[in-house]
Amino acid sequence: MTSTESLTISELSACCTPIARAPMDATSAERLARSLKALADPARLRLLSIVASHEDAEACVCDLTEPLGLSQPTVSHHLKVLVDAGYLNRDKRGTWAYYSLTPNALDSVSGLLSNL
Amino acid sequence: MTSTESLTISELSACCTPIARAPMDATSAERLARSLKALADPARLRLLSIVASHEDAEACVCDLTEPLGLSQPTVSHHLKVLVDAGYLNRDKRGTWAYYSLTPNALDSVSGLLSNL
DNA sequence: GCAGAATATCGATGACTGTCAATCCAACGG
DNA sequence: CCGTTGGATTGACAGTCATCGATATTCTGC
Repeated sequence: MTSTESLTISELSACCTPIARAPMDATSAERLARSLKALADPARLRLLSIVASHEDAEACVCDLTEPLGLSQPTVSHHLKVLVDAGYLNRDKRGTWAYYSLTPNALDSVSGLLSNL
Repeated sequence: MTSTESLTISELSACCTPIARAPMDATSAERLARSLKALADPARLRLLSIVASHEDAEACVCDLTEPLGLSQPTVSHHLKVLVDAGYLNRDKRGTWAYYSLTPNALDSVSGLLSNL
């Protein structure tokens, strides 16, 4: 029956406690890790915070470059990462690009963390 | 009074919306980013999940190496990162090392995310 | 159309990170 | 004591990332 390794498991519980519920599978872990990696940078956290602290949760790049003390290409790069990860929306109106928070994006990832 | 740049701010609101509340400062962003970086890895997320899914939220290394498909030194490295970040506690009893979840550690970081 | 301004993209570079093989350090059993 | 076993540490290597200067793109006002 090609069962070459069926019975060796019963003796492995020497040092370990039993499992209560199923742990996270590999692909879910990969997805969540990608979402978290997009957040795990001080510049990007401050970008999100600055956008969130605007009255209508919207801000343009010119408003974001100076308070971070980073160059404009770097800020643009971080904004792209946040948009690709689904945390920000980009809306180009005329010459300026306005970034706004995606509703519930942060809440959903923090919810995933709470019940790991 | 060395105020060489005091009044040029009033004309900057050409493209930008006003600020409602103060954004996150640089040091808080740095701290939160470090906490998130410790989580932003699929192997580490699965480690936390496996520990959490044990009945008493405790597991030893021998129980963690195999389901991840990673070498023992790599698992040990990830566990150290999680301990240093405050998510896990290490308790060496005899030959084995038992890892347990730090209470409220995940909840506190997810709370910080929710009200950015 | 053209000059200028606001952003995005590209290329390069230095720093950091995940992984493993090899080794080391305890603790236990005989 | 000594071999064995669980686990941590070290060193090396490949891949990723944050950052910037330079350049490209796109829109506006004239």
